Amino acid sequence: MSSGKNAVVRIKDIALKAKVSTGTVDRVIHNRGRVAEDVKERVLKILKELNYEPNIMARMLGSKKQYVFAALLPDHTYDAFWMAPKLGIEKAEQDLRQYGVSVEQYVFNPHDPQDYVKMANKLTKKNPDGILLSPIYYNETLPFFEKWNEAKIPFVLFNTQIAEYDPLSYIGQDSYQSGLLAAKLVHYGQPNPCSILIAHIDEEMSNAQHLVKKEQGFRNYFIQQNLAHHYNIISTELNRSSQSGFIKKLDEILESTLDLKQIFVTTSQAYDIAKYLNQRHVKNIKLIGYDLIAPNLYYLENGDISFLINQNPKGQGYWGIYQLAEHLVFKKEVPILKYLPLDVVTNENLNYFRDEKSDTFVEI
Amino acid sequence: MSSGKNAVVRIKDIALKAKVSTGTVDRVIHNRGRVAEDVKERVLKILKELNYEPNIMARMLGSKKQYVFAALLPDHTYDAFWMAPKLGIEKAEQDLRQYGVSVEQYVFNPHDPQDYVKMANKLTKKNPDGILLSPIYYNETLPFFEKWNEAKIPFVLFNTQIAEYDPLSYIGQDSYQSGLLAAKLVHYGQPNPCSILIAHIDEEMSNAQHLVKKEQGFRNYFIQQNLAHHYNIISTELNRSSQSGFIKKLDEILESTLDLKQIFVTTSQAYDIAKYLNQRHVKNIKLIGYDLIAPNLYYLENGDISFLINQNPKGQGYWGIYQLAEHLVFKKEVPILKYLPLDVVTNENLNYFRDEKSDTFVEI
DNA sequence: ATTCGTTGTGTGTTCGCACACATTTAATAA
DNA sequence: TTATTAAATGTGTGCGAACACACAACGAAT
Repeated sequence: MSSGKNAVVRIKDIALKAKVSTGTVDRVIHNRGRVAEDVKERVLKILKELNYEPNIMARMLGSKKQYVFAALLPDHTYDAFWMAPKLGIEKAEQDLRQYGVSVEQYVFNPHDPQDYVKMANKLTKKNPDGILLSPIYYNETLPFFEKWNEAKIPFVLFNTQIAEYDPLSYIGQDSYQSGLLAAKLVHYGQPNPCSILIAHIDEEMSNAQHLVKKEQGFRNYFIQQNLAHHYNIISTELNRSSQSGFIKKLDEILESTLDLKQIFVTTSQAYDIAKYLNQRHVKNIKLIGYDLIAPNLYYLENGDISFLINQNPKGQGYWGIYQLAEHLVFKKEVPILKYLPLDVVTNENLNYFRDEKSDTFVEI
Repeated sequence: MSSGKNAVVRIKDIALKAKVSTGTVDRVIHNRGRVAEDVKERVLKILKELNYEPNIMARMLGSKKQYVFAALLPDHTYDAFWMAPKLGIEKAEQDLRQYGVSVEQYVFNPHDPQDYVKMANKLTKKNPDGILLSPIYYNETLPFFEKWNEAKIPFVLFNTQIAEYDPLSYIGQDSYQSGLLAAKLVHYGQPNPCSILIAHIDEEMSNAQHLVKKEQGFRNYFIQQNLAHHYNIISTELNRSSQSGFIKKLDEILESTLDLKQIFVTTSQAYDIAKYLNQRHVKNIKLIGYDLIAPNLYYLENGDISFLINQNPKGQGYWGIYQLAEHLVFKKEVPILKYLPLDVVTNENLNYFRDEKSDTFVEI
């Protein structure tokens, strides 16, 4: 089935069959006009009939068009999480170099909306062929979406989703589903009634829709399973800007919740909870968190963190750029929504999700 | 950093600098001989100096070389597991069609070594450019390895590893590690002492090294964690050829092992255990198995199977073919060993591992 | 009737490489 | 020395698509 008639169809073949020249076929394909209506339709029909697909090699070779993409993402020196998307972007750039793609990175201080806007403006001035960004500031982002739409510059979102405007595509995880998954893991490890803490660290819930969804998913799992009455689920927002405040709040929770058995950290700072539990010599509370950053891995290997849910941040960067190329360079259709798999990572399968190892591999 | 001097070097440039014609440079590059020694060295030096990299597009375009790969794999009508590799192979073929790659599939009855040999012979006669196979019969395979080595046909193994001869690469999972992972999941869900059953179904252990390794990994987890004395781990080989025998054996085990809490099925037949437990109205035994085949998914969604470890069979097929292409078509170096990630799949993240969804996605 | 512009169509060149073929140079035999 | 051959090197064409350009046909404006 996949083989069969494998005769590759060329423009020439189309031209022959339609009794026109290759130039005319070319004009039809690229919609350049200057073709009589009846001829155009005839060619179009044959194009479909013969299932013509342009030869990428020839296309790339002929036109020395260069594509400049721009990537707008937080500076990884503020939050190690952002190192991975950066690496993914660079790997994609590497893979696509042959096709004339280059990527300019615009990094901003993730704690400073001003800086975000500044870099977005700088990027916009450069008028790139495509844009990849993690729109962590909702309000600040919308005007840019309008600009880019006007300028017909396709943009891809990753990690943070903004549904209002229509990006070329969104790459990231389904936060709600990820909350469900975390709940399943918690429940599996804790079949008997107990208290569970959901901890949001260093983020304002009002401005972080994905954390809200994670919590919803988490809570709904227990509701769906008719287990809500067995578990006492409490949630809290912690802030590490004051170390003492952070510890004090945790102390209070632990004192007032004697049957606390699990903590679900919705951000990538599970390691700080692990550190705290270690200091307090608490041994019977299990931890689930996000992201394979170094300090988390330390506690995962220790056994202090049971599971980390991997958001595949490198893949987000990689596929973001790749989607742009698929669209602009290869002229393929790209899916509007691309949810990356929710990887459950433990000490035992960690190796396959680390950078070094998983460098070339693909889930198809 | 990635840009800088981006002037792409062409054969022409090399020729100019070396004061020879492009033909001579071409001969040097392809080692076609007929070049004076001193000239050859001069060209070679400049090639390195200017860091020449051939333009893939132009290369592919120029030479209409066709690559025929052969894939030797079990017939999926005998075991649904093999459907996925087949799909992966076909997807890879699709993706590589532009580069002149086609794949011929040779499927054999997995219960019949004779048939295996027959198809391997047939394949060998065709003298393909590259071979992908799952060498499920050790002894029968070795002579072919020798033949292919002599004929200098690169071959890639998947799913089953044979280390003795050197394949171009192996694609699959680390069975030992996968046993460790299963044990971790079991232990997480069963922190208190109990009995655990390891069930090997429809395979002869003597001929299935990977099952042995899975069991080793599983047992070693508990030893490493100093928990061996807490758990009573028993293992059994079950055969479904006799339905009554299958059930009888399970009945016996359940009767004699009252504190049995977990069953780890090392093959893809967890669903048959699930069915059995359902029939017997056993509710307090948890199940972990392998592979996202339809009947397993049914019980996973039911909740009767807690986790499935995904071996990414589609990816195995896809990457197997892709590795061959990387080597032969793109002339890149390929890693000898490629362990695919051990995916922990539950009802909550299942969607991302199903065919439909994960069709285009990659872990890089 | 000539000039012009518009529309429709065909031709020719380019991209970088592979490979067939042509040509030059050097070495050897007659 | 000249003819013969092998070795060394140069030239030319094709791959498929993109795009610039050439050209023909026809009506409208001069």
